[in-house]
Amino acid sequence: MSTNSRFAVAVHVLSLMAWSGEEPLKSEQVADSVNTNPVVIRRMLLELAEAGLVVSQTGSLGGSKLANDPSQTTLLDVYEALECGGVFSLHRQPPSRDCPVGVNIETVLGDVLREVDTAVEQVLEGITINDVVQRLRPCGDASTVKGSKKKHYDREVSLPQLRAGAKTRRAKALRTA
Amino acid sequence: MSTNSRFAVAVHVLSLMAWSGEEPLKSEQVADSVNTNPVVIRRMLLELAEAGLVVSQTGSLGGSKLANDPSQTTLLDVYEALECGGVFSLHRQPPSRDCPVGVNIETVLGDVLREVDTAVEQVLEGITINDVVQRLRPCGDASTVKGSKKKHYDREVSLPQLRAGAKTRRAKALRTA
DNA sequence: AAAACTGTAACTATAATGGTTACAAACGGG
DNA sequence: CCCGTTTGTAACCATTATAGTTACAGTTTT
Repeated sequence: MSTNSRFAVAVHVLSLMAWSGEEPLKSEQVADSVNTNPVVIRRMLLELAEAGLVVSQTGSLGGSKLANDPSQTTLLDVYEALECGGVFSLHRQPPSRDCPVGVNIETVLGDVLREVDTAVEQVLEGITINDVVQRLRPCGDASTVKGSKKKHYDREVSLPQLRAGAKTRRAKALRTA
Repeated sequence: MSTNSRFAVAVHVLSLMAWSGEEPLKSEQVADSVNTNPVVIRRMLLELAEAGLVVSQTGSLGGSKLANDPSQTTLLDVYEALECGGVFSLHRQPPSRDCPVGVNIETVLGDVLREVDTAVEQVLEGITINDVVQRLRPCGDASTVKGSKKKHYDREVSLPQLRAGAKTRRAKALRTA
């Protein structure tokens, strides 16, 4: 089906930011971790910012970080931010109106697709970014990371007025902004 | 995401055959109902035949019909026949091995994606082709169909040795073949 | 002013899907 | 046995989603 890795990348990006805490990450740092191009990351960050999940900052000390507490952001929020529009789609071209099946199949299928989407959303709603990060830890802690050369992810940086995304649909416990 | 209407079309096709009963349908008839090209239908029928859901017949009285009782074929069977390979995908390019998040995110995401897929499959497994056809009926019965001009869908046709698909993964109650 | 970022446009590349034409092979009926 | 019909299948082209790349204007810190 949808060879859709956008969801996976988005969760990766947000998990990375949760890991790094208040430290704003540059698109190039994120791109290095995801193994892609910084512009691809910036495009995705734009979507996540519109949904109110991250805040970004231009300028020489700029970067992006989570807008909310990672324990308050669910994978459903991420899914909705990407506007995937459901697991399956109906016919592109409407079926024949002259066929007893064709004339009603879209209605019936619509019900089925909604059932599927609801099931997916219920699973995603039960998992937070914090959950993902927790499941990450057992394999290597922030303080004992190979290759990270003592980058102080939790270093204090007072980055003035990070701008939150416009929409902020679900105003969930904004702790930072 | 995947603007994937293949699943919708496949369910449409199988519902049409369930509606028509033992009458084999030509790819052109099916294409008319779906509002697409006969070759597109034949390509999909090939996939459905490989999964053992339909049987086809070449030659002048040829066509395709259901291989099994429609009350025994679930939408999960259809989903698997199309080999969609899951709702979401992992990263195309593997993430950085030098990043504490990147090195483990695929494992964690794999678990999440499996949870999602399982939820989808449980919904699909609970719905049969017969259920879809039943939900279709309230809006017009086979005997009172406009434009069908008394086509006897349930007419007796002794079509010799329709060939079933090769794989037939789930050998569910073959009533016809 | 200079350097370092993001935001964003403009291309190109790749892959999945769908539409179309064409034709060989299979099959039933005269 | 030949003829017409239909599937099986290959070979194209079109469209769309995703992704990768380059380039540059705007913003912010030093």
